[in-house]
Amino acid sequence: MSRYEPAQIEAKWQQAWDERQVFLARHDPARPKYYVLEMFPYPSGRIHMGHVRNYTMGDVVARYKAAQGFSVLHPMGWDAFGMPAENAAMATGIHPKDYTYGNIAEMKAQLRPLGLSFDWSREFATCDPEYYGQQQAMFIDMMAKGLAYRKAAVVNWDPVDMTVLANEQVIDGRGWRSNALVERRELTQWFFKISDYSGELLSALDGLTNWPEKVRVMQANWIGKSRGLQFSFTTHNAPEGFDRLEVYTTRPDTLLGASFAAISPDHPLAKHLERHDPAVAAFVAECRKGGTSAEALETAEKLGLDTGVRVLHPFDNSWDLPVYIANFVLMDYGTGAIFGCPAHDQRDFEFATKYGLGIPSVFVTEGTDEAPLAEAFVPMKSERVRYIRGFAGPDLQTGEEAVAAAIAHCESMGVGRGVTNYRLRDWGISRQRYWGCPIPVVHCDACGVVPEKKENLPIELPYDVTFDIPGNPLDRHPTWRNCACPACGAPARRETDTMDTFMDSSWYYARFTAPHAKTPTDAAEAAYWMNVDQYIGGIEHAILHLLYSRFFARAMHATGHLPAQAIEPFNALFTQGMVTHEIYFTLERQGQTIALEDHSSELARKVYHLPEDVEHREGGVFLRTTGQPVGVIPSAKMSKSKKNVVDPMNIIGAFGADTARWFVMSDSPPERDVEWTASGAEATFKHLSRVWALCSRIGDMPADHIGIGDADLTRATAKAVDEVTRAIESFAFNKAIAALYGFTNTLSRANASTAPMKQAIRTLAKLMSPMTPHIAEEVWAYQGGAGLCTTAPWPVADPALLVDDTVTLPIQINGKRRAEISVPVDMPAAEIEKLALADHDVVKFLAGQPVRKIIVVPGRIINVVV
RNA sequence: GCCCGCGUGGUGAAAUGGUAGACACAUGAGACUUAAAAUCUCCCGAUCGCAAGGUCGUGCCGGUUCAAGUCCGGCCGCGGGCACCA
Repeated sequence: MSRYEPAQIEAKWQQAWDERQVFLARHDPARPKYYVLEMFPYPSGRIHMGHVRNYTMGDVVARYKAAQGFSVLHPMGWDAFGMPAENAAMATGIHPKDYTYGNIAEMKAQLRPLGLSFDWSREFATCDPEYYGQQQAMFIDMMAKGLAYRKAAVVNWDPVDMTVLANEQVIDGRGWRSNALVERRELTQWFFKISDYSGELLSALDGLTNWPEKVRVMQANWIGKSRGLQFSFTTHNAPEGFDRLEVYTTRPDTLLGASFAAISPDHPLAKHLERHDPAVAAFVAECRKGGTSAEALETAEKLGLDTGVRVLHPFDNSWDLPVYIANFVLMDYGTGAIFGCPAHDQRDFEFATKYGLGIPSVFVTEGTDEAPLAEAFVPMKSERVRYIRGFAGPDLQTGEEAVAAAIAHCESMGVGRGVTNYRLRDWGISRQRYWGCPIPVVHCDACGVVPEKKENLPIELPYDVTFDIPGNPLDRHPTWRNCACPACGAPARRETDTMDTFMDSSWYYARFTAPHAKTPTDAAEAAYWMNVDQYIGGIEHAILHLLYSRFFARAMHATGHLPAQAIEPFNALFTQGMVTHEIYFTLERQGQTIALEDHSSELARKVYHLPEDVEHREGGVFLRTTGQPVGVIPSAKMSKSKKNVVDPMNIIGAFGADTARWFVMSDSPPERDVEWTASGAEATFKHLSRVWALCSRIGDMPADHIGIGDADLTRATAKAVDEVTRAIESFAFNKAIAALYGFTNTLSRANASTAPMKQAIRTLAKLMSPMTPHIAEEVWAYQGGAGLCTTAPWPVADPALLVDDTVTLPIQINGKRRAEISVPVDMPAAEIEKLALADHDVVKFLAGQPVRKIIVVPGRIINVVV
């Protein structure tokens, strides 16, 4: 062993692992299984530091669990459908398929040198017909169960690209790519009935105790359960067939503050009026302009139109309210109609103010006649109390109590019933896109919408398509649409919409258990491998991907593709932080460089610089070329435009994979962001070099070494095993690494004999191996370890060695540390007490004061109270 | 607006209610060297002191406790999620 040369040893050991197929997942009923999965990547073509961190975390867990004796499944694949491939086709003319598979090959070539313990034999891409064909089969099964259905819905329509956009793809009311003003358009689309599972998806969150609380809260908010009253108004002056108006409210306790009723522009009554009244038609059209995105809604002014219809207050037939069409009422929540209570609702207040409607209050602050806006649940006095006596008296403390009482009261009066509503809407999956999984249905003039026969699957995407004009290439393909009706055999047309790519990632974890099965899953394999024991990925998937997957696992169970055990597919979830980097910039104004202090001057513009173009020296950061000072933005997300991206391939080239892996796991807790620094990377490399040097110098200790001897070395080793094991178990990789630093320092100072030293270094190698598997193998082999370090069992610490013979106890006087004593670990408390009070420093501090109390916590601390 | 989470040295961070700052980065000092690099050693919260040592210190104010970074209440600041959801 000479110098630490990662390039050589890393390639060597990767080859050794491959040849022995040590990462092949084996279905072995005799052993417990462990399924660790990192969220699979979109094949952009380049890996980034986020991938390195994500996959290293999974790799640490996988290697650790394998060493613990588990049969480990650690697969990798590609989330390969999606818009970037089509955008690339439009921009460069490369076919999405060639683009995607080319990127996969490139990314795989970049992942390989990291030495990750993936079972590549299970690899697949979601754009493989073998994969999406099974997805089509499940779609057909879901149709049969009523879990997939068609309905008309209002969507964001990009008139330039001629496709539906997701809300996230609408920015300031414009398409994110085309920049065209997005329209609200009603289209018939495919939906999954995720709303059937709202209650269960919510309540089952309680069982996900190994998920981050944050994610569970976000999902709970997204599902959005509310309890309220649904009742119908009797209408007056309404068109035929509309003699009742059904509304939903979560605040039935404020019914007496009613001032108006309002319906959505998409409400059946609005649609009816639209056909007969040009003013209504114009107003409704106005409302439909502008997208359904959050931004569009936020800036939208409250608009309303009086329909002339009136409704009677349910508590008082002599009291009637106007009915408005209002742009802020959503058709797909509740009943699409509300009662307006301006005194107790901000929106209703704005609306009532704008249209000059009354603002009657239910609650009046004691001692005044004023009713503060939205100040509910205060003791009330009002002549209208007669209506609500019995359900909102002063004894009600909380809003929930008042609502529950109000519902009960209304029900007893025969006014409506208590209803639980969810915010979660059905999942619209139709996309007018080429690069996605074709929806396997056929439109027949005679039979209507008919599912494709399963023996005809996969319905493959045609290769001969063009991207020179906007819209869906499948729509204008000359022949692909043409087919025979699966029901009657007559000429028919294929559906040209493809599925939302979130569907591809909603079941891939299940497919990994039997990636080449002729059905979506294999019952025996799924029974053995499911669930995923540890899932690792970014917080950005906290809602959509994870919620869709939870729904889809249930749908797969309902259609016989997953066992009941797997309806919550991820036993434990870990959301890792980002890898960040400083941003370096100078300032320019009108092309001229200006001083950093002038940042407030008008038209000052930041010019960003690459990390390699700046140098850190005393006094700050400076540009290498001109020496001028550079501004620094600390710890920012890596982004090409800010020029603060670090390419993992450059790091691996300069320092090796082990350095990259060790660095991204060290310092910061895994759930937090970690800042990449050049000095940190170098320091990591130096540390690994020290381990290397330590290893090669055994038996060659300097004579004057004053470090620990054999017995202490054994204890130190046991403690390192204990610390590292517990840290990895609790996902505290930064602490595992801190313990390994400490152990390495101890070893480098040890003055032990050769055999125990070699044993200790082999243990060090094994403890390091989940993080830095290559150098671990090399050290292991050099120190005479049997077989591969990777397949060696995880060491177990002898509990007896974890306890020292003597222990140093701090002595506090009135809570302040004043002295310490060293005592045998098993000394009785009474004796410790005696020793402590006799201690020279204690005597000095007490200065004769009487001791009122003394607390001895064995092995911990002594506190003397005077 | 509603719902979460977080505030500890120059920096990243440790700390079952029990010695705050482990481990590391940066800075500084020193050794080796003709020199530099590499390597090694030491210091490294603030403050008073020659020193021994003292005092203060985990965003702020209060509380519980023999003992609080940790638990409770109230503020302040930062970050994240959701949002015409009736």
